[in-house]
Amino acid sequence: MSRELSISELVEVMGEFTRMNIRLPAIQRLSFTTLSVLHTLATVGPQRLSELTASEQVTQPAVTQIVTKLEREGLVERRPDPSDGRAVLVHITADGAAVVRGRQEERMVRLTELADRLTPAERSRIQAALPALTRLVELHRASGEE
Amino acid sequence: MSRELSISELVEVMGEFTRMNIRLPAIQRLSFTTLSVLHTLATVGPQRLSELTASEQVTQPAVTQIVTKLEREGLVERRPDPSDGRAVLVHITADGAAVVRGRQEERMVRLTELADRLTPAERSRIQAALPALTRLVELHRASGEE
DNA sequence: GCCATTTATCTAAGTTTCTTATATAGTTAG
DNA sequence: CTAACTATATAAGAAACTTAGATAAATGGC
Repeated sequence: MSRELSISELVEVMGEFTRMNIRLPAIQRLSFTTLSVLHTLATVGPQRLSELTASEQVTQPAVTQIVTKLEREGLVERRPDPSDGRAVLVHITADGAAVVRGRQEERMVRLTELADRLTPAERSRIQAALPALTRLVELHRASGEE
Repeated sequence: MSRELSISELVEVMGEFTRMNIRLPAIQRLSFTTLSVLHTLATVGPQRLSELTASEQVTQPAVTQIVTKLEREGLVERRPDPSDGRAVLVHITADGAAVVRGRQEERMVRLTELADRLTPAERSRIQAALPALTRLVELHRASGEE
């Protein structure tokens, strides 16, 4: 029943974090979805277009366009899938990985400034909750796959 | 120095939450920004277009278009600002508020399912971190205002 | 009190980022 | 080996932005 946890408060905070995060990509000249594709490739490795279509929840032609754009900018590469002649494996390049790292660092700088203004007790409580929050995200991903 | 808190882990989790949240608005026929405007009006009350422009971080003409669209659908109303003849105050309607509530509830249902699969200890730790996370969001908003 | 400047919003036109519909080519099953 | 399916691409149009510029109300010297 989730009695120990106020879901409405969690939804509220998650929503605010989303709104806080969503406007940062504008700094780079890449859209949210484009950056999300890049992030996926950086963290889970080379993917087919069809896999990206599923995980990013946009249409397949949209992914084709995003990958084409990223390829023009040298951030990803299309390589044939040796196991399937129809398929394409999208690989992130060194430049692409650098973009992802750069964004992650921007956010860390920003969040560090903010976290420094919390009390030590507040920081500890967030730290203590991180494994559980990570599990929550994993449960979400797992349930979205099948 | 935020020594008690791993910022990189927090950035990671926040990013995943963002990706998890961002694809839900697709259910409704309203874009992320449009829903964000509606959410702002629901939580902070009537706002000028210029105030919305600042908080949503899109250009002013974009806000004009969003408000026009929301007005056509009966989710907000434009009213003159009694204190300034140039300005417009955007008010959310009952229908608009219902859309915001509906989305909030969708997310609660979804998150409740996921949270039920955590252990009681995990739920407690998230609960214990909520005030600190809320403070973090408030610090962010405060620093973005001046 | 009047004019120049600033502020709040709107309009127009173009760009980016998606969508739906359809084509093409490789794979698989009977 | 062909019919059905799957993976990606292409084309055309819709949606959600952008920049540039117009309009109208407010403000601040003078």
